[in-house]
Amino acid sequence: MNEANCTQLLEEHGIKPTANRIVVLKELVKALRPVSLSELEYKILSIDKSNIFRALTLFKEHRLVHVIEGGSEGVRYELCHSHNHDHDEDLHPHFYCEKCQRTTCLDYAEIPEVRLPKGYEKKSANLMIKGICPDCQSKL
Amino acid sequence: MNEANCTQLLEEHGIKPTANRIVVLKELVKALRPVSLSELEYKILSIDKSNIFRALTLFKEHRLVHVIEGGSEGVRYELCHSHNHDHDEDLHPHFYCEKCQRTTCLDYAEIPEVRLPKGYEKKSANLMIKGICPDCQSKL
DNA sequence: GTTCTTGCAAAATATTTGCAAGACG
DNA sequence: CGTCTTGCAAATATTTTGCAAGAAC
Repeated sequence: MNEANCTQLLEEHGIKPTANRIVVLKELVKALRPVSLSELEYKILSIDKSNIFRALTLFKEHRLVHVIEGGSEGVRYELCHSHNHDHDEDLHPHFYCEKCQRTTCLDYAEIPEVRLPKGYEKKSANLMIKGICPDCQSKL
Repeated sequence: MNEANCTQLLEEHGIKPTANRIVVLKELVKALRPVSLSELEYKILSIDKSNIFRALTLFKEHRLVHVIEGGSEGVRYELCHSHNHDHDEDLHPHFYCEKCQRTTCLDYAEIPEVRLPKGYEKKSANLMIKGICPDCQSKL
């Protein structure tokens, strides 16, 4: 995704496209899997972590990214693919490899519905499957 | 669960039942939902947090507790109900209320299977559903 | 005595905020 | 000018380790 696309994407989500935000967004696009704040810090040396954090917080508020939890290293951020601003429609399971610690999107699948007792209102869901990925499996 | 039961439970899992560990285990039993380290710190004033942490780490290694992620406040610990020491059989979804921040066990349900691509080996899974719980719903 | 356990302190890690300077309009 | 954004520093929060003293065996 080029700069113009990033700018457009930010604007579509009601975010003013500043230089920093475009850089952060580009990294999110480039990473094809959820990335943590510290990974972004490491990748983006030109921007202070507080501003990466602030960009991510803003993106989250504007539903441009969603937060993936579990695995390790705290929360990870991943681009939303749907444009529904009310709740994420593109929630998919993730796989966390306990050996190489990579988080992979299982985006061919959906998070199955769980019947909730009366009165519970679901807003989002996080499904993290843990185990060993094929790469690490073959190295055993 | 009384002290004798706790002692027995620890021994069944190959953990030497020290006074501190029994106290920590009792709190885990008493809490009917996953608790975080800081909640335990707050409840157990008599034991230093480093030792609560060490007890939990030990419990985890011996498959007496499992770790629930997502929601907030980092990881939470919950008693394993199964006695299978190889992997948790009793993984169930949890519900995190975004308003009151409580984590509830949806233990009537199972985490549905997701078909994994060839080569992936599942060890465990974490399903956290987020939204508003009935209590908070009624207060809106 | 040797090993395990504990409490305290502090290191390591992660997340979040305050604030003044600068950019933008 | 007034508002938004940024970088730096630092406050918070969280998790984890080092170590010496004491308990357990």
